[in-house]
Amino acid sequence: MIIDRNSPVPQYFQLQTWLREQIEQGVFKPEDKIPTEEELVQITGLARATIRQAIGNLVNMGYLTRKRRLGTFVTRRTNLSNHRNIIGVLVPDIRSGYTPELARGVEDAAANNKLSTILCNTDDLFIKAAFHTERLIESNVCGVIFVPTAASDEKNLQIVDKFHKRDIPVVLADRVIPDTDVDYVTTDNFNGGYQLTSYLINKGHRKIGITLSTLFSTERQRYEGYRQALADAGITPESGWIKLHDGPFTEKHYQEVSKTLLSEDRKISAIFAGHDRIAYVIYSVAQKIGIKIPVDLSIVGYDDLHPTCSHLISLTTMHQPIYEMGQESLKILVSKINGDSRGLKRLELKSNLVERNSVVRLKNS
Amino acid sequence: MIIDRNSPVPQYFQLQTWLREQIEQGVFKPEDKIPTEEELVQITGLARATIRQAIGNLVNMGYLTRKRRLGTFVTRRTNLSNHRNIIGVLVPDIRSGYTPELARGVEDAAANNKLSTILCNTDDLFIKAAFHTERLIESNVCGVIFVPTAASDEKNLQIVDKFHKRDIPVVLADRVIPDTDVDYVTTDNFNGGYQLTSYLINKGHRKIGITLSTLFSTERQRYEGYRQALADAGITPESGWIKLHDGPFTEKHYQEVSKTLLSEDRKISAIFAGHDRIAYVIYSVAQKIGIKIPVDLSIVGYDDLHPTCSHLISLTTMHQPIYEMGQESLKILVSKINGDSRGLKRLELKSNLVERNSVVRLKNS
DNA sequence: TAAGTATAATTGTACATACAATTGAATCAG
DNA sequence: CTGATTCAATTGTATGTACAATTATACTTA
Repeated sequence: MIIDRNSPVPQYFQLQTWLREQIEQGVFKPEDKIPTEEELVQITGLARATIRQAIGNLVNMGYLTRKRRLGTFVTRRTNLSNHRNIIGVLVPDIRSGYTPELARGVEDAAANNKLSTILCNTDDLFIKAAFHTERLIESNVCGVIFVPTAASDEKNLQIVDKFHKRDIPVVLADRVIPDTDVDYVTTDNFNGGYQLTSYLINKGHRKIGITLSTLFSTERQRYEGYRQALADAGITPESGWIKLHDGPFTEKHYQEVSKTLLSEDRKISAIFAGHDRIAYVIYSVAQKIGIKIPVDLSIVGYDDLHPTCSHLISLTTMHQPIYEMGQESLKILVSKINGDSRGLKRLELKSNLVERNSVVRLKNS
Repeated sequence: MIIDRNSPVPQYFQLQTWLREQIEQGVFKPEDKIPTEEELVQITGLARATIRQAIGNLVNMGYLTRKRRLGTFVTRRTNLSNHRNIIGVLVPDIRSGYTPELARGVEDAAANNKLSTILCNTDDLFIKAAFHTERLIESNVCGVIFVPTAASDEKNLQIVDKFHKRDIPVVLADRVIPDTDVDYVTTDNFNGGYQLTSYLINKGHRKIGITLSTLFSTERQRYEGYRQALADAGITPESGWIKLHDGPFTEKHYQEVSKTLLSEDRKISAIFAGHDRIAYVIYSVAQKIGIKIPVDLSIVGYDDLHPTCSHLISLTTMHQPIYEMGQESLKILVSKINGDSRGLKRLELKSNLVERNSVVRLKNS
């Protein structure tokens, strides 16, 4: 019997489900005529209105087509092009830093899952992220990968909530929003900062400068790692070594910082740059001033941007698995899109130090 | 009276039309509650089943949302995303060369036109381009910006035709497909090659090497410019100076080329690299061998990739307005989407030589 | 043969009725 | 004040009936 009248599931829905299964299993093939409404009344014992309700839904869903006088037929292609297959990717700026690598990781994994990616640049601004958020929702994306902006955690959470209200899952990439239950994929920035600093200490450096932005969870964690490593080595950092700021990355800012760090009677022998692009600026300023790296000054970066780091300036840096980060973010997103909601999905990938030629060993200082 | 019972148009449809008009004219605003089914029975005199049919259709069409016990409400956005507002962007690899800059130019201009961009990486392979083409068509994009692949013109044209068959306009960016009527935005590569070569000649260089790939229209044109400049200066290039190949860019290949060019008893005093990334490879190989740039060897590139060129290795190169190229491509695409088909739309942007510190003046050789 | 016409099958429209399920809000109990 | 319970409004499900509209097919007529 097709219909169970004692079941709590509506009878029209039982019929609808049964019909859909027949179609999907090929019992009713494309172009086939299904039983007439009157016949289905005979078969199921339901009223014709109920039959019509079931069929009407399937017509709306694209499974069936009604033809007056002729009957109801299985639609040729089960073309449900409204089936959502686009995700949004909100990144700071596709031109800079690790973003291209991240975007490519996401895109490759997305293509494997038959998803397309809409790319949006936030320039680390809340307002742009909010703008793109509206557009992505309008475009009916089925999921979002979001690199939080330079705005407050609260603001970034607003963005996430806008998607969540529409039942659009979100995965954060690289940066996280602390003390919330938003899923993310990031790397072990604290360990990375710790390792890089320890590396410099092992090379005999004790006066180690650092400069980065406090706006981003990643850089803050690297800074924490730096402090811990110094503390564990019994070194108390002087305030002059540390140049934090609460703005986004600009070349101009770090040029100023570099001049200060490199001029102040050169108290420091090494600099930990918050990320590679900062290191580049320091590098170029040092070049202009005539400070030679690594002979006169040691420097380490963070990211390992290709090909500049590896081929041109030979920077010792912390390699982040950015491409993998993109891929893993997407995998988690897909599992959420598919309704797998078993607890939080968070991932912290391992970075590894790449030793090149920007750090010199100091003689026992 | 809302319903005309003598009209041949079904009464549920009259009600449906009336409700839709109220919504579209803002009488019922988003989030508003419309009259309950019972109230509509009173208002219209129709049976509740008929009311439900009208409402049910509007729910299916996205205008209304039913909430049990609460009533029926106007959907937040009357947008069913059938209005196509997504374009596709087919680029070689978002990670490399000028691609990020191009993508950003497209994206910014697209956002201004309320369009979203789906990004696809072809890796310069026809097969990947074809794969993404199918997906973009499925995603119902309303236009495409396409950087032709390393495949033959014929193959690239196949890609374009696939879109054109679906009435999806295409604009080529950077590279062109010669002898066809596909619109494009590119730069004056011939002039650029001519200028760069002339620049080297003016600096006293006569034995000028060149290496690039012949797969791409841009690089071929630069090569033509190079030959013309040499010819105009009365210089006949020797075969040993010229290292063309018909494969895509790989570091490995150009490392080999560099070794050859830099070893062969150093016949040449300057190298014209087909683009900046090639210049980087030559740079790094030269560094390893101990050849100093520009003292021992002059080198020019093409693209002016930021920030490496400008800050780190100080490469004299041809600056291409890549960002603008992205923007202009999109503008043309938009005009085509809007049905403006007044003739061909082609644009050749001007490049300009950026003189830095990778070329030395030779004493009268 | 060609054009018009009747027929019957099937979906389309319309109405009246009844009870179920859900849930915001009011009420009550502790 | 908090938590449980009840109430009532509204949509959801289901049935039975009736007639309309459409149209492939067969039949009729000029």
